[in-house]
Amino acid sequence: MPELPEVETTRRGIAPYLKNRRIAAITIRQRKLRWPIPEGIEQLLPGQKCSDVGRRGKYLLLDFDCGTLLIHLGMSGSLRVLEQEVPPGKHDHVDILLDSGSSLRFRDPRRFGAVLWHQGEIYEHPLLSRLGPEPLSADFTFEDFWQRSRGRRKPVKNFIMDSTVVVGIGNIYACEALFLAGIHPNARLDRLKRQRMEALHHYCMDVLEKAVAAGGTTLKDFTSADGSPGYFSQQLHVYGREGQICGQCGDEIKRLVIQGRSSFFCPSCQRK
DNA sequence: CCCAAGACCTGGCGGC
DNA sequence: TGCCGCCAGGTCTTGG
Repeated sequence: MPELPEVETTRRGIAPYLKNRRIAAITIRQRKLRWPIPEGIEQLLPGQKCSDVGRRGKYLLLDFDCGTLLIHLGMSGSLRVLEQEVPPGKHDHVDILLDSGSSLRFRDPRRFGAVLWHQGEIYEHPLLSRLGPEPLSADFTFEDFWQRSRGRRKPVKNFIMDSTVVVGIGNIYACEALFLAGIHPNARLDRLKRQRMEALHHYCMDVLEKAVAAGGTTLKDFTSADGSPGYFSQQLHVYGREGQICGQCGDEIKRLVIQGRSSFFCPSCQRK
């Protein structure tokens, strides 16, 4: 489900309910996620106050004085704030009850997500320490983006989805950024000239900014923390549109599998 | 170092 | 209805 805009939408949705609230209780119904939920957090966390809700790439970071709760939504995860009791469904693996009476519910049918606990400097966590720059920050410079692309032969699409290059871009926004930049997803990285890479760098930021502003993309089941959908799906040019007509040129949108992932593109607007 | 493939899971859909 | 294969928003791990 979630790429950076969906995770950021979730962060903004849950933060007001969590910030400066203490945890009253934690219920864990299924520990087996991408990695097991650490033993003991249901004893450790109650009584602790959440000082902030941050994000690094697609990871949500719930700050406490004694450590950080790190949450990844994987492919199918979501977080909802419940202001009254709602019976848990089959895939509602964790509930975090707050002293306000609201609770935060983690649902994840495919269980590729993660809920982890880290004490100490969170950015030293092995999952975060090697991440590339945040695309919507000044750290995401073209020079760095360009330098890192040199000497690599893989398809350009893999490069922008590589979290050591830039964080937060998944399959949807990779397809969209490439469309906007006029670059074929299978173009070899080392054959792209500087000017075209500049366009790509620009549209990576542009598409994510606009998607965050729209509250993310709802395809099947993504909803914000209050249950409302994201509206960016209305602005998708190619993702999920195989066989439809390109709004820019009238040609037919195609699908191609690159590294096991569906890649949607317009063969006329996007060149190698 | 780079890269491709495999791994982890469940559910929905179309076809027969 | 049932079964089968394919598809899905991620990314770590392994092996060449």
